[in-house]
Amino acid sequence: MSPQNSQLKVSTLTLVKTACSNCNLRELCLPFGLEPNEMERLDTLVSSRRRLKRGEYLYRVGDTFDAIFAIRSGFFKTDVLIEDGRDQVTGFQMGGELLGLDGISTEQHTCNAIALEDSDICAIPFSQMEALSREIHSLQHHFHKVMSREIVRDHGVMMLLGTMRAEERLAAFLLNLSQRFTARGYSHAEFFLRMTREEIGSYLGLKLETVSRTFSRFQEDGHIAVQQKHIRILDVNGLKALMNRRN
Amino acid sequence: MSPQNSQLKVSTLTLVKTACSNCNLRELCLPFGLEPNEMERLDTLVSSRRRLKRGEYLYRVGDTFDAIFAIRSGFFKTDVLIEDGRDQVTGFQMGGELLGLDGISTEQHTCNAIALEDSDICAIPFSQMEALSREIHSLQHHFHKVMSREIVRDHGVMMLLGTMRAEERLAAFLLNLSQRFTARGYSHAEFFLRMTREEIGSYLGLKLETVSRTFSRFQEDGHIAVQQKHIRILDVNGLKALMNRRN
DNA sequence: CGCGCTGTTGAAACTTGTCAAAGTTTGTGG
DNA sequence: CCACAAACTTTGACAAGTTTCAACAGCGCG
Repeated sequence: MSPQNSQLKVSTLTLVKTACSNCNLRELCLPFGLEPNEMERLDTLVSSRRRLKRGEYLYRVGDTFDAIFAIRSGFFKTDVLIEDGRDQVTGFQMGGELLGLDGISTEQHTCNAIALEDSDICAIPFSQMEALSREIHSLQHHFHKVMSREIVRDHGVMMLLGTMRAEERLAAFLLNLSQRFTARGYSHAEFFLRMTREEIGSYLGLKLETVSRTFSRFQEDGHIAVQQKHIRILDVNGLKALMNRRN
Repeated sequence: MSPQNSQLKVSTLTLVKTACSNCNLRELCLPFGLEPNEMERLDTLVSSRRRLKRGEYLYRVGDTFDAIFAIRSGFFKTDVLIEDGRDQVTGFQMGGELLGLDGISTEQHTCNAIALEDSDICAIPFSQMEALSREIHSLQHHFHKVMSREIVRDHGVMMLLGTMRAEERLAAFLLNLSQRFTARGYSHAEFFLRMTREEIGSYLGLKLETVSRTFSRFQEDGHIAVQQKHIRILDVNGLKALMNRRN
């Protein structure tokens, strides 16, 4: 049923013929200007699709790495743990983004990836991807860019965690989400959070109470309207201003 | 004198015949088990060497990216800035480590890399590296591992910034340095810091005064002996214990 | 329909930051 | 090679921001 890869056991694995060439997220996850025959080869590479329910793990710390995953639809978080029980959410990922790059280094995953809503992913066997990227230069280069972008993103999070106060962190977080929803054709001003206050807090290096209080303050100040997980951004510029407020 | 690469102008560029095959750091920066002829091709790839004085920039935010850099000797920091003047040190790099991976994404560097002591680096033209890695599988895979390792390292920093208190951060920092010095054949218990308290603080998300105070506390508690930049670790286990102290 | 998970809010405690002053080291120019 | 200035470090007292603890409200799932 499920071969070498342990996490596949826990979930329904559906082998469906998927085609990158048809995927409406291809601008987000593929290089531009592929030749038709290159696209065809890529389609055969991305051969397996999988559906996860909310709360399911895509992979866990320690799982053998053999594929990277492209999110077709849905929403994920990744987190790392230390022995004493503390954990840190390292990112939230949505459609068109890749998961699993952390595993290349040691051939074991170093973080957990958990679906925050029912999600569809494409598994891309890594050694095949390396092989194909030796032949399709634009694929190779694109992949390098994707990894590099992840490094740059991480630097942004370090900046956030290292230098910003609670208000700034949360404002940055909302603006980032808004911008990513926009890029996917959703409203930039209105969306549902897929994660809890605790998960937001973990990502931002804050306690859940601080997140909650800061949301309330933003609401009082007319920057946003919050109703549980439903967020409406009323004053983008106000949020942006909060971020650059020196000190 | 200095071709396309703008930053080369500011520094003495010495084109020396360098050979990865002779480099005593090759276990740190190259894949294992290269064939002699592969090693030879790699040697021609890494054709330019450069020497930087303390305080010099290897590259700056906005510089065009066209090469990654391997540190032959010396010590660097990388940092990112935001408009209002705040900055965040994103890492300290030493011999055998790579710099510049952040630039692949947009073909512009997104952080500054600054020598903290006189240093020697090898420049590796990136497009040539991509070309060669299409032919030498182990080089390709090694490069992917290096990028992935950087992502994993960044997650560690996020954990540090997001969940640890001052003592834990500094303990983690010292232990990390110690371990990296050890890997390079230096003493694990005694070393000189190449960076100021302010730079340590920026990396750890603390103010310089907090760093200084925490060093003093570690000294009072007999964990280390500090004299300005000279550090002696007296009680490794004590430091390790500090890190896992719940709460 | 109720129990549990999630979110909100308050008050007090704690950690870290800020401001200030003085000591120490390093580097430069005479 | 010395002297002086600049940069870096240490330490104290106080302020600010965030966490902790606690109580309660609301929503959603079984």
